[in-house]
Amino acid sequence: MIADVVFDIPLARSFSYALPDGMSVGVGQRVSAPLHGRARVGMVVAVREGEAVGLRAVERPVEAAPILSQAALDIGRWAAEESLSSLGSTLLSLVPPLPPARASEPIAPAPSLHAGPPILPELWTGVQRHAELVNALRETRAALVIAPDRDGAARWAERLEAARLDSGESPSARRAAWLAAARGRARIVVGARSALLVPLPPPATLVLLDEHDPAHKPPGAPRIHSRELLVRRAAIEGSRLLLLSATPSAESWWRADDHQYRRRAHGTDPWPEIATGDTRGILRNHPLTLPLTRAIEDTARAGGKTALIVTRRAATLLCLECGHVFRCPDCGVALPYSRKEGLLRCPLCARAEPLPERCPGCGGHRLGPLGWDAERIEASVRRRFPKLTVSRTDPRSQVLIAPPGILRALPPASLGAVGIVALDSVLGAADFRGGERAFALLWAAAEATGPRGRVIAQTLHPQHYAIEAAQAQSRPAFYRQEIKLRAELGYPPFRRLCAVSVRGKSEGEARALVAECAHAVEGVPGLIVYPPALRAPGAVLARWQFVIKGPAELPRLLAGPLGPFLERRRRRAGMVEVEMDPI
DNA sequence: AGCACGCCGACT
DNA sequence: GTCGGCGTGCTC
Repeated sequence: MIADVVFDIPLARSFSYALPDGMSVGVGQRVSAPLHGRARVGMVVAVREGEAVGLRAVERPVEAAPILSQAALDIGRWAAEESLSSLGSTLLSLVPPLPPARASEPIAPAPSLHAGPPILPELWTGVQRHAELVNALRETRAALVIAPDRDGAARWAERLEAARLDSGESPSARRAAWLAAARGRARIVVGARSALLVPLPPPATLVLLDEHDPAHKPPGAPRIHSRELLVRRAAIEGSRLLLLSATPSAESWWRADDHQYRRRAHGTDPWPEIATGDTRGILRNHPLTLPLTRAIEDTARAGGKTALIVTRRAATLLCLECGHVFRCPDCGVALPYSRKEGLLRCPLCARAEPLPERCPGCGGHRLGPLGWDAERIEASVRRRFPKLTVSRTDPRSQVLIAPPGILRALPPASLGAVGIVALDSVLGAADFRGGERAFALLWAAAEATGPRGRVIAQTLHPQHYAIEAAQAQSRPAFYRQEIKLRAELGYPPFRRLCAVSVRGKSEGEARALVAECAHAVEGVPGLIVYPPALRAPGAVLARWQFVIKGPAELPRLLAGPLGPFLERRRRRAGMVEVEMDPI
């Protein structure tokens, strides 16, 4: 017998080994086998009859039974193709930690392939969505809940009294939870991305929490959005899939419009007032506008807490007189600017312009970034409110300065006020998701304050459609506008993007290699290949990048031309990285 | 002649 | 990704 094994290496192909007499391994089982003269752990993807002439032998199985089903392997193969990654690196990032050597674990029954009739995924919004989820999971026989991060997994494991599969748990506990789920002994398991393929007895319910969260597609393997993998898994297994989000991604909202998902709104949230604070000419000297200052005072007087939400440093160029944002005329994205480089450079196309002296809108010449980080804000707030307790870490303080994630971690309606210090740093982010992120942040702030609280968004764009839709508590108003813009500019869900970046020891080397990559895809019909641009100028490692826009079958179109560059990264003193559907 | 380094192919 | 072969070129 011959076993075909894939390893965590950037090679598409599998390696064939002889199975010694008496050794029985199955598809979806990890084995140790010699590669390059050394024993390495890989995953069996096929077992077949055949003369094992000239093949080396599998050394040993590293676990007693398969941990992935044939269906899971098929999903892994699909995910690898979708993301232009190797099957081995994809699969081996979607399995539990290795057992300690010579451990004798109870043998889990080999998970089997189950197929039921396909059910439409459900997109759950509304303030009661979490309570409804707890209800729905009471009935279910087997459920997998995927959180965007470890903190979320920890909160939900506690709330659902479920076992954890994510890296916040010890390796042995993760393995135990995996095996228990496979044997139908753990009714509900909670994890992050590494748990996406855990076997479950049918009929299973799959849940994705905070569907819109970019943490569902972090850098690194598996290079696929958790949502896309679960949609695929649910379709193959016939599982019910619940996508939860107060503010879904525009992609998912559009799919619901398109009847690919079923939309369910669980409750209408009682809504707070969402006010704006005009930062024109203010943020240079103070981080807080008058409305936000008043909200802190009033809230403290009433015995409540205020959270000041700090997003990352603003890195786009704004006119401080009229609020004009410098955007690329071709791509529509706000332009990040580097004082050091002295240029406005579009991250998508290569368009670069010198820093303008004046605002083309109002002729004003007070241009600059808005950069208030958490430390500066804390110091400034302490000066302004010496009698209040102010902290970046202690949730009991009267003024809490924290990143947006804090809104999820606090109980709903637990805050008297939420101030978003610089909504423009979200709106003007150098990608096409600025509107979506701003809307999500405003909505999360409104949910965290509850109907009697106040949300103050500091911005130069009080009339932005994301703000007006949040004020009106209208998801349809936001998505109508957002989806229209995506269609006009050719962004997801209407077109797909792929980012190719090359890091090299010198700028010249990286440039030459990135040009080769771009040249390789230029002949493919139906694609827009943007010219390569230098990212992170002046960094130790030069990084050139270009973006490809294309149709739904983009990964299939790119596999041929880009394949050779992916298999031979370190050659030519450059590392080629390909990111499908970058977030 | 002897050795260090880096490029490049190969890995079952 | 990682290893080792082997060519180049430097040093003793």
